[in-house]
Amino acid sequence: MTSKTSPLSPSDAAAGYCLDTQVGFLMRRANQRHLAVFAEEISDLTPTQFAALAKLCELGAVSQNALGRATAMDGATIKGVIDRLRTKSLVASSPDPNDQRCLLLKPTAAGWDLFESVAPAAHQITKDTLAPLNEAEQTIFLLLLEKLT
Amino acid sequence: MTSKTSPLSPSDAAAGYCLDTQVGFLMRRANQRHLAVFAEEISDLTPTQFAALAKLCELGAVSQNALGRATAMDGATIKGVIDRLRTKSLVASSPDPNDQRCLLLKPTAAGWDLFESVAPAAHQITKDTLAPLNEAEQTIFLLLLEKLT
DNA sequence: CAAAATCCATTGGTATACATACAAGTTTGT
DNA sequence: ACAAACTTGTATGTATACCAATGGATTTTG
Repeated sequence: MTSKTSPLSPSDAAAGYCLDTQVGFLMRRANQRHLAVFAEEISDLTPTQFAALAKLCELGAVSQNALGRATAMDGATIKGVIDRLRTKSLVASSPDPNDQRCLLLKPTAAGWDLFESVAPAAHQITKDTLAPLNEAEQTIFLLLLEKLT
Repeated sequence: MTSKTSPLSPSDAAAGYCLDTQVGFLMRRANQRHLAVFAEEISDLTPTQFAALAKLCELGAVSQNALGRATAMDGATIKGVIDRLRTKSLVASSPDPNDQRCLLLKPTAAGWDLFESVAPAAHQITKDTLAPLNEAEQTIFLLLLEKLT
């Protein structure tokens, strides 16, 4: 057997490694399933685009980078997302008179309408994603997820 | 207040929508943190590349698509991953004599060596990712994650 | 007040990730 | 045996996602 002094030799660690039970792998698969659920319920927007639009509707008017921070996307990522939302005329941008560095973003009327019309589906997505768990498990899962953030 | 007969009108659903407590958003953030932990402990490989290499070391010799299924990646994705692992000389491919469509993949000696040398770090990554939870919570979290798959 | 440190948006590069389409090879149903 | 259905690897296109670098604007500091 293995020596008791060292934690685990490389080859022992390799022998004991099982991808299918690792957090990272399980989280990736759980997320894959969630994305599939999302796509089935909301086809107009990707999950990321919906997150950006929802947060923008919640905040009203913010700069691009600020919206990125609020939605956990870096500057490069949020730019692409906003570009696509602008192409769809769901978001409008204007220079911030108080700070010439900033692009002030606001949802358009169409953006608001779309958000309101798909919000029920968004609730359903959360419900469907968590459907394999009973109610107590759902609560615990969300609690633990938040702790991991 | 709201009518009791309909579940939730669009605008009510929109008003009650909070991105920060949605499963999808929380999973994305938890995953972001995991990826950061991973990158800090293993810089030679991306999480996806490591998953493919680890699974290939476990299975010995499989076709590209079969490895994709075993690691939950579609054909297009696993191709790119294997291409990059081949560029690094960690994986070798040869035609399958039994099925001319298949590329038979095998880890190279360098691939085995790298896998064994980073396997301890992989265990550490799982540990660090779950560090915000106590032991009981970690067990529950992994259990619930598996149920969601 | 001027220099340093920050912040902002943008760009370029790399790496997933999935959908779709395709050609070549294999298996099935009849 | 042979056409239909399926599988495999590949290619293309779109959408995240992050890092690093850049240039312009603002704030902090010395």
